[in-house]
Amino acid sequence: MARAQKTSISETPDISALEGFVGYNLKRAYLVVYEDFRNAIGQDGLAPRAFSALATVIQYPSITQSAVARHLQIERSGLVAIVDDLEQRGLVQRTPVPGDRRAQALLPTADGKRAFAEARAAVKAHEDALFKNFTDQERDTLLCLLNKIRKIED
Amino acid sequence: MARAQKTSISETPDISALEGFVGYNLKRAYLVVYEDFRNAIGQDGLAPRAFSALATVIQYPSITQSAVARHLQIERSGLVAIVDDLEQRGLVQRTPVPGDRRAQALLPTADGKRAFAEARAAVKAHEDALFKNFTDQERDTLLCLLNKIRKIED
DNA sequence: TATTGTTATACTCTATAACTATA
DNA sequence: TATAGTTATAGAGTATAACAATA
Repeated sequence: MARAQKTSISETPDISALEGFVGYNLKRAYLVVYEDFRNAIGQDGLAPRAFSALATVIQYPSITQSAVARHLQIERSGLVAIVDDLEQRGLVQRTPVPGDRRAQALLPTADGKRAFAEARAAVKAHEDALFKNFTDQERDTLLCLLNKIRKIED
Repeated sequence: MARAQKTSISETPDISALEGFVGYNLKRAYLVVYEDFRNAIGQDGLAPRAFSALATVIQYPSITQSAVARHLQIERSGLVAIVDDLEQRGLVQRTPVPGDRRAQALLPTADGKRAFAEARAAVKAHEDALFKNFTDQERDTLLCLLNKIRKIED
C-alpha cells in the first residue's frame, strides 16, 4: 500500500535520531537565546534567575521568598543566594511581614526598579534583534506553544 | 489615534514582565520536557548528553570525538566523560583511525545499538504521551520554529 | 504538624586553559 | 602552526536533607 498522506515531522523516523525530539530541539534553542541574554545583560549583569526573581518582586511587591520560589518553580533553598545577591546589589530589600514572623517580604528599591527597567529593555532589544527573521505571528505562535508545554504539568 | 489593530503577544508590554520573553518560556518548557525525559529513561539510564552522543555515533559510525562535539555543539573536553561513560557501559568503542593517530573513531557496539533503540522508543513514547494534547501540526510547527532559532547562530 | 528562611552538601553541567601527541 | 584527545579546575545551577523559629 503506497503512502498517500504527507508525513509530519514528528512521525518521520530517523532523519536524524535526535531531530524529531522536542526535548533536544528545546535545549538547543534555549542555548542560543541564553547566550543572547548574557550578551544583552553584560559581564556583571543579572543572572537569568536573578532577573526573573527581580521581575517577580516588582510585579508582586511584598511577595515572600517562598512565594517567589513557587512562582518561578525553583527551590526555596536556591532562592536564598539569589535574594542575597539582589540585596547586596541594593535592588531588593528583605522586610518583616506583620503577622508572620517567619516570612520575609521582598520589596524592590528605587534602584531595583530602575535597574530592572534597563535590563528588561536591553534583553527586549536583543531578543527583537535575534528574532528579526520571525514574523510577529511566528513569535506569538512560539510563545503560545511553549506556554502550552508549561501548562501540561500544572 | 485609536488602536484598531490587534496587538500581538510579543508586543504587549507587562502582562507579566517575564512572560513576553522567549528565553524564559523556553527554559520553563525545557524543564517540563527534561523531567519527562528522565522519567522515560529511568534512574540509571542515559543522561541527555549521553543519549545525544550515542545517537550521533549510531548515525555516523566511526565519527571522531571532535566531530561529535561539533555536531552537538558541546565542548571537546566535556565529551570525554560522556564517551568514558558510554564505553564503560559497553555501548560504544573507541578505535584508532587509520592515517591519523591523534583521533579516536567511535563505533557503537551491538549492545549500544540495542540500548539506544530501547531508550529512543521509551523517550518517544513519553514525549507522545506528554504531547497528547498537541495536534501533529502544532508539534511540527513547534519543531520548525525551534529549528529556526537554532539556525540563527549557524 | 506544617511552613519560612536558612545552611550544608553533593552532584550535574559547562567553560577555560593547559598539556601531549600528533598532523 | 593547528588539531585530537585529555586533564584539571572552577563556576554555575540545582536537588536534598536538615535545622531553628514560628504558625
